[in-house]
Amino acid sequence: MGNKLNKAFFKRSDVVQISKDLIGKYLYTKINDNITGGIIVETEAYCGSIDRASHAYPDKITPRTKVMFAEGGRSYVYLCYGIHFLFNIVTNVKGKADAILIRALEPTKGIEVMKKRRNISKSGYALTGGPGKLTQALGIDLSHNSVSLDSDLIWLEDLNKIKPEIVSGIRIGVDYAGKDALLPWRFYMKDNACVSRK
DNA sequence: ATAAAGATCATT
DNA sequence: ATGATCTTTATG
Repeated sequence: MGNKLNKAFFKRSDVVQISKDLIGKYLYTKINDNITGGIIVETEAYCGSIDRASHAYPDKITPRTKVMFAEGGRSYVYLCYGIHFLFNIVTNVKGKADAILIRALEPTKGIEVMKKRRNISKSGYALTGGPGKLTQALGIDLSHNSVSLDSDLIWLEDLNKIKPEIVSGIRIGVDYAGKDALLPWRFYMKDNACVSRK
């Protein structure tokens, strides 16, 4: 058992800093009594007030974005391209619509269960090396939107095992965001094989 | 009421 | 490169 990340970790105001801090932390789900998870190796920061790439820009409250305005420490899950569920972590205090997209994991726990969910025989990059892949592997769908990350359903841990070297770059798939598409708000663990879009 | 776009992935 | 596939949002 490691240190579960608490609300204070997610309530901090700097979503970019939290995105970096998440690299090397562990993300778990317990669904149908199966614990599955892995090491976070890639994240992207989204800031609802100033960032055109955010669904909540410019502080726009809709049925979908409502959860991003909640207090940090909840999930934001949505359907992307009609096919994939993407998992985000809401950060900052109530009223500030910041969120972090979890883009890739290095699988460590419940690997056989995750392979079955994805209907593949390989682990590593093929299993959780992308934002749509990892939600399928972890069993996350729309029913897991707005879940508290204090819960026993989805949570994060700091096992203090990893001192990652972190690389930053431009976010993926946000060309529509104009100049904000150039913000270096994607972070990943250097040389990790599970990072998406190698 | 309708249309357009989309924080992706697997296959060709 | 392309197709799959469907919710969300604004009416482009």
